[in-house]
Amino acid sequence: MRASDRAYVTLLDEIQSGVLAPGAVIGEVEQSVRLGVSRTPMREAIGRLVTDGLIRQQSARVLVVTGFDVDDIESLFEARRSLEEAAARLAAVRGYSETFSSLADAFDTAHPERGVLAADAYYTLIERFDAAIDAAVNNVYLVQALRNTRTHLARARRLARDNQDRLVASTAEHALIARAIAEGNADLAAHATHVHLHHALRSILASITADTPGTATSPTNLTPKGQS
Amino acid sequence: MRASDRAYVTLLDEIQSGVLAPGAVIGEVEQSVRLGVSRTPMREAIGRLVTDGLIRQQSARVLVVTGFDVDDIESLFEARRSLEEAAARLAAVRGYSETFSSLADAFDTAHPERGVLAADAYYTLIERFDAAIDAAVNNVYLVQALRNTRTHLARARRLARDNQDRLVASTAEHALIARAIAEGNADLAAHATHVHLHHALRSILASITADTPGTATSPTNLTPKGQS
DNA sequence: CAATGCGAATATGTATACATTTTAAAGCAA
DNA sequence: TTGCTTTAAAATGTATACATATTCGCATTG
Repeated sequence: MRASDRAYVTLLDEIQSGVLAPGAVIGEVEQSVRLGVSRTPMREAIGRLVTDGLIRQQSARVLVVTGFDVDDIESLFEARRSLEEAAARLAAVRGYSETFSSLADAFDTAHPERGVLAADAYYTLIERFDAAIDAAVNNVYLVQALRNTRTHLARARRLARDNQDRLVASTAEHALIARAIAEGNADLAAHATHVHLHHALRSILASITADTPGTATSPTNLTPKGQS
Repeated sequence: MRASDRAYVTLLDEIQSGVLAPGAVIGEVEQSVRLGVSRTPMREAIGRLVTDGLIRQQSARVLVVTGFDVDDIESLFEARRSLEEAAARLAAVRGYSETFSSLADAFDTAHPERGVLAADAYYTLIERFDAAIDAAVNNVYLVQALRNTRTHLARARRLARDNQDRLVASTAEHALIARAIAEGNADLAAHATHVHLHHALRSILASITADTPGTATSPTNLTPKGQS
């Protein structure tokens, strides 16, 4: 693995997980020393993160981790709505019935209510689902945009703790979407996606607004509105 | 202007304009010597173009200009459909009536039928329109994706020569979209955008298929289907 | 004659030295 | 005391030397 890739993956994970909080200053030398690579691959890694929108230039000489507030989450879901509805529609008409039928079965028989371990299984399934969508959509431009949203979605997920009830409901929603795609029902696939995103957003926002006033729980790294 | 920016802009323009044809091998040293910059900024420029999807890694050590064929154009318009319809909808509900009302007037009074000079004016108007959409949508994720599609759209436009009739029709279509947004009519804005993209795609494909068999006209740099 | 392996050449990946620009601090003047 | 100018330090931008990996060609062997 190249040094620039290691640096990128490490920083990406640290930003997504909140180890590097919004507003944290990213200095080339500081980070390259810390991660044990030279400035050249570090610059490449930082450049990629800037393109991703996870780091932004605050002034001519200072890079900071991008803020991520409630408004950003709402923007993100606006974008997801557009992209994932289109993706679901396209997947439904591309004829990958077997793949999505099998995925629907997997979602049907998943039991995320059975504790923490099952939550990992849930996210593994989601990954499989996303990969299947990407393959079925077969459109580099759309898939590129979808992947970008997932990069930011990881930050939103971290702010909202996994909720057992929500995981169960989301599993059922995905089963419906997968089934609709398998059956070639583009309208249902798109509308079920819309409904799913509605619930997912509501759940995330509820989780955050329940936390933020308290401050007593674990640190959220949620950027105050309007400074992202 | 930084050397890496100069290199990026130059290569971007050369790829979009077809000077660097699909399949052309991009060597770091070769390009850095040609453009008079060192390898470091050249690597940065190439990295950005890879992210853009205009250059891709063909093997471990050779980068080539990405192909761009009829399938890619259709994929691109699928993505645009999704993104621009969503953008039009959002712009319509954000309340920038004055801006889009003024744009609608500008489209109404534009006269692209008055020769080549007016074609430049047409594209200037389109740029103003795109900028207004970006500002109104006010969603970094969506706008980022939109900008990406425009990067590739430039290649499609080049393959299809400007058609006087099409420019006139497109102007009218944009006037309708802008008016719909100004009036807050999200449905009409979205559907008019859909119709516009349908006509635009048809025009581009017609222009290409009319050219390709002939080969007698100017070189199109159109990648044969399936090798992009 | 073909295939495989070894070696040399070349291109990319990384580190670092050097250049340039920006920012901040200090000193001087109003 | 405040503001402006100058200067110095530190960070980014660029060039280049060095390390590593890949590819192509040639030779040897089956």
